[in-house]
Amino acid sequence: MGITIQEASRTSGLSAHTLRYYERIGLIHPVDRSVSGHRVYTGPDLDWLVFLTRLRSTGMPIADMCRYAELRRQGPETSAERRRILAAHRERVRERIARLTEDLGVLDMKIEMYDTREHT
Amino acid sequence: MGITIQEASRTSGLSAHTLRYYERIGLIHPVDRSVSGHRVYTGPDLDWLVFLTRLRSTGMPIADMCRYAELRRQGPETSAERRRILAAHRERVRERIARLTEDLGVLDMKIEMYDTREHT
DNA sequence: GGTTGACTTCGAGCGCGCTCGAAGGAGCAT
DNA sequence: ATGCTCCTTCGAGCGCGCTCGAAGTCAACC
Repeated sequence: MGITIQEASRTSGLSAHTLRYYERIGLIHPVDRSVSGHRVYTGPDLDWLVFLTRLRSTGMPIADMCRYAELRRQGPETSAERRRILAAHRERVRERIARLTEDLGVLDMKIEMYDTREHT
Repeated sequence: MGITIQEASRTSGLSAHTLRYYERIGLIHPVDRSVSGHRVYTGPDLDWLVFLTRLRSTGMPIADMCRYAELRRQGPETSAERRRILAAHRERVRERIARLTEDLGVLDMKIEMYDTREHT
């Protein structure tokens, strides 16, 4: 019941070093330990890691993720605040996508110019 | 004919420090100087800066931009290679957008869970 | 002539997010 | 018992992309 840090690393895509780092900075709560002091990751731990990597890959700063993690530990009465954080982040992601899409268009044009030999 | 570094900074959105840094690392060719040794930016310089900021905002590493800049300085015979670089970068931008869009969907779902109080 | 202010070069420093290595402990195989 | 492997903590280091500050030059204005 529960997996080692190496297995958690494989399934989450984060290095063991990074998993310990995340725990150290409070991004994940102190993970259970085996009798020998080794970390034991459970299903909910992995779910949380997956969600964290989503937030990271969408560019949420570690500090914001820590804030969110802390609120989560404080219980259900912080859910409105957590929702607010996610909604604000969602807005930033939307803007990011819009910006990237626009830049992609420019890139397309530039490449087209190379194809028609009109480039500088 | 030509503008100062402060004006170039305003129009490009890059700080004067950053403009000098870009020149230092070869991202922009040595800019013309006035009699007193001050940088004088011209139209083509600004166009190039605008394009560079597009590449940056789409996440191209500085090193790749330097490579592209160097090829550009080498003349028209490098245009095939430059096209290749841009096309490869475009592909990465497309993947980035796809990934962000997917993550956005997950974010939407998560926020919806907060709204229906089914969240954990 | 003196002051102001924008410019110059150069090298050091910073913030972020890891990433790594040293030093040591526990469990298992031979 | 001797390795071997995987884990532990701790603190230092790194790569990227700037960012800043010191010290000096020069032009323009009062």
